[in-house]
Amino acid sequence: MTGSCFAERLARYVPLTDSEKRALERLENNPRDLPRGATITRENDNCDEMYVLRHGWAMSYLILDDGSRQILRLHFPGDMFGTSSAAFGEATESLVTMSHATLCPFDKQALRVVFDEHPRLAALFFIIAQAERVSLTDRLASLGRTSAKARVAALLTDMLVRLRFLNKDISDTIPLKLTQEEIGDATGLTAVHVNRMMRALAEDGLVMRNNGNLVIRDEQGLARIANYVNRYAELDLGWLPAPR
Amino acid sequence: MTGSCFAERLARYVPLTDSEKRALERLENNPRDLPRGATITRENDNCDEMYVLRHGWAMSYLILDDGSRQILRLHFPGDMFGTSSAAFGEATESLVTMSHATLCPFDKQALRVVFDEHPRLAALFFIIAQAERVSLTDRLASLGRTSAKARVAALLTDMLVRLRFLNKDISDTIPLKLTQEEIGDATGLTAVHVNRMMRALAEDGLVMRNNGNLVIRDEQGLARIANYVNRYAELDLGWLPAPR
DNA sequence: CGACCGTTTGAGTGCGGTCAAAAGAAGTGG
DNA sequence: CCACTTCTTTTGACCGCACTCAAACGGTCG
Repeated sequence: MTGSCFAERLARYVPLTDSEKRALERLENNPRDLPRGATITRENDNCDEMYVLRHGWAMSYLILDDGSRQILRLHFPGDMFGTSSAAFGEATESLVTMSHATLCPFDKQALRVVFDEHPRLAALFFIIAQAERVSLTDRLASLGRTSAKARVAALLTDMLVRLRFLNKDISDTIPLKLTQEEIGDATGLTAVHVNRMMRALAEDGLVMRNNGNLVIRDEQGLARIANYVNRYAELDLGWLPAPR
Repeated sequence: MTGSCFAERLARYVPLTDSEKRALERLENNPRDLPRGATITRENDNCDEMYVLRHGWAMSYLILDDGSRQILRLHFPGDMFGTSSAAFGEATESLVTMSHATLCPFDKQALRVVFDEHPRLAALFFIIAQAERVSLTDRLASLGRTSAKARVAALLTDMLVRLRFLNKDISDTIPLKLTQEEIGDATGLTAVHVNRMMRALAEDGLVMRNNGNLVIRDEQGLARIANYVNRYAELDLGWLPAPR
């Protein structure tokens, strides 16, 4: 037990040294409990913090001038988020919990220590940033070039793949904590149309609803119509610096 | 003269030490000249390289199963691109030149040296990655939640802002090296509809075509209808480690 | 029990796509 | 330099996917 959710995540890629573990634990020595729907940061607020999510779900989003919302990413346990604070003094996105959640804020000074003293962790942070960038480019293609049905399918597939990565016990059933309105805001659709697409996916035998849970009945099929590429499979860590 | 296009870019944020300059120059000691339209990398090809663009324009894109294309980002001189190689062994996107171009490939081993010996540069790389991530989230909101006209306006505004950042002489006129088909592939529209939107923007007095160049006649107005947020203005570098 | 929120369904509309054709621009080779 | 091909832009007519508006239904919480 490392006591650090984030260290556990990273340890799945490379065995960490004690010194590295201690450095990561320092990012999580200030956990905070929040109820569902709590605002963590609002866009444009001054913000020097980033977060590691220990329990629960969160999401980041943008509100446009006309009041519409674009959900940027869902955050699950072990995720580091709010990382744009590393580059900007003001939050570039709003962060909110989607369930009761425990999160660990840490400030940029803590990040400085990691970069200064732990080059291998720094490289891992960079790798994670690149993986998230790729995830965003995949979603860009999804919104820009695929149908409503495909976009919903892509969101659901991505949730399944990511949640299963965190919990190997998950096979085909995931909690669907999102309202259809939120699915719409993530996929660039209206809630009404999301409802129709969910029904269509169910009629195609791809998914099934089961009191609050979503059952993916045909993962291959869902991934296929979603144009989904599973990139979580493996990262290339061959170039990492020696640990300290 | 540092001899490194990328070092010049970074030096605009922080004065670099000689040692840092030398490390960056090593990333560019293998320049390659390519004609317009040359493929640099194809999606799914094995790839251990990243690139610094010294002259010319390039772009990255994805091709979907149905053959449609999503352009992910335009790359201008001084940009580092193809960075997803840092995380993956296979290219996650295709890269192609949009003009005669000089680019400098470097491999992951070179990146390892930077992370190992130059924590401040590593932190800068991380900051740049975050800034690009934010740029992608802005585009996600653009594709997901704004009209065709707004998307085209956002692309044009972003090009103006980025090109002016590279060349202070640019005020309102930029070369438009993109075909309308390419603008469509970047914004998730068809070439035909891009044509209509360009005409609409011209009729609104926002832009003007001038033998291959685009004149932005009302930058404020264009940015407003685009829902454009200029985030290039300033990065927060307060937390950077000490240089080496 | 009512108030509220989310889901579901229907009817009608419109934005952006599709198809088609012509005109213009830019290479390419003789 | 011209003839030819190919690419790009432009315009028109029509279509359909996803949006809008509206109403009913169901679950949940005070």
